Amino acid sequence: MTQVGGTPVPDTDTVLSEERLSGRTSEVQAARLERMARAAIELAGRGGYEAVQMREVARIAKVAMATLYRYYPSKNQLLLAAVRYEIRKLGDDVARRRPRGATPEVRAGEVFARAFQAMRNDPGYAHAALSVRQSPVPFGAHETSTPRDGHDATFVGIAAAAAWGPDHEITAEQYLALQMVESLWIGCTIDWLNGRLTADAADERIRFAARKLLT
Amino acid sequence: MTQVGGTPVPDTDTVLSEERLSGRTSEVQAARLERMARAAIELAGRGGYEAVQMREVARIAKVAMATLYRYYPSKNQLLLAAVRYEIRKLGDDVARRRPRGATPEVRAGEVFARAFQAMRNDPGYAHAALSVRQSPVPFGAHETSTPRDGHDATFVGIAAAAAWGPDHEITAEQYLALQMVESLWIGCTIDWLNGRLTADAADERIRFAARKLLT
DNA sequence: CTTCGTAGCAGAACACGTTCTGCTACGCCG
DNA sequence: CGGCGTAGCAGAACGTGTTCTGCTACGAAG
Repeated sequence: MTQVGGTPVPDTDTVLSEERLSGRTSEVQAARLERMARAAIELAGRGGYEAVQMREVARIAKVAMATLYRYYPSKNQLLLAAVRYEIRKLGDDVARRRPRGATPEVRAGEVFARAFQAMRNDPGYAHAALSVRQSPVPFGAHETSTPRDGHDATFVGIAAAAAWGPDHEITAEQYLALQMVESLWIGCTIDWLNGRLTADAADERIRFAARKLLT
Repeated sequence: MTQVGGTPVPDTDTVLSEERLSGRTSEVQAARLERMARAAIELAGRGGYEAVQMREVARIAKVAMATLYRYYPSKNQLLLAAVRYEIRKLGDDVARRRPRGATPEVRAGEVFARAFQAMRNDPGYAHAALSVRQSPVPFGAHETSTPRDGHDATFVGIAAAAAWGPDHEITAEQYLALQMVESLWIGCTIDWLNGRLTADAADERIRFAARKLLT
């Protein structure tokens, strides 16, 4: 057990870790966490939300059901970890290749368009991510459970940084507008998944929404 | 008094019927259909989506599981019938008491605000309706199953009629904008259900979205 | 060393959506 | 009348998310 030396700082590469336990996770634990979330992502890519079966995740991750549930207390929480991970990847991508649009609105729209492109590249993952992200928490649960369940995974921060720069403090109104664009992004993506919009139409609609709302 | 969902008016005819069979439904069948959908609505009001349990619906409606599934081939289809019913009630309500805003945008916003008010009056129903309305159809199913599954239940037509009059043909752009407002309506309502927005904040946000998008 | 608390494991058990089995009743056509 | 197709019924069975039971291993405390 490589004890984490005096520093309680969580190491940065085990991005899938959940930090829900005593604050210190051994390397073996971190690896287990990552195996579980990766298994979920792989299964999602193969067949969407319903293909992510907990028994199968446990089998692929070489972990017992009880262990899986110790770290991720539900299928949705497991998938949320995966979603957070992917959103972080989007953030990294945006930081590396900043959108080059002329105005903040165009740049923000570019972020959402890229996110949609990522969904196009993995529709199974998209299906799982949106399934878990978009339904209301169990009725009444928001009173008792962890707040913001499922909505700490958001594009708003990334889009804000891309549009106005990483250090710019955005106004409440701008924040609201970004949330609205994100809502529409979700709606368009679901419509695309359900065959009601072509991918190109969805893409265009997303950019349109960003233009219209962020001015 | 923007009450829409809880009108005590005894519903005259079998609005809940689905007409999915031979087109010919007997009196008894229609009554059965209605009992099933009403049971679903009642259970939803009591505890949201997860409280609508098919065994319980069957028990309350005094119907066998097989019969329930003959008419509503899944829990979601059953709840969609209820949603269509409630949306029709909203349409009637709007036709009876036309929004009196000065501009089409304000009138359309009023429709969505009333719909939200109906959700406030029955959060359990709201939870069930949004759960069923907002998640992607099972992965790949749009290729094989009935198209538009879940999206024939929409506010767009009602809002259009209220904003521009029942006979006005709206432009594609206006239609798109209304769809966007509906998307945002859903997002706000979910945020409210999940405790991330107060009802008043959600209401205001919905009106704001209508103003901003429909101009 | 012993004791203990905790992470982990295998697998059974349970809940609820859904499907299947086997039966009855009834209307309709010969 | 006799057969047949369909709606309905009761209840078992099945799949998957979730929980429970009982066990092992191992490091820390005493």
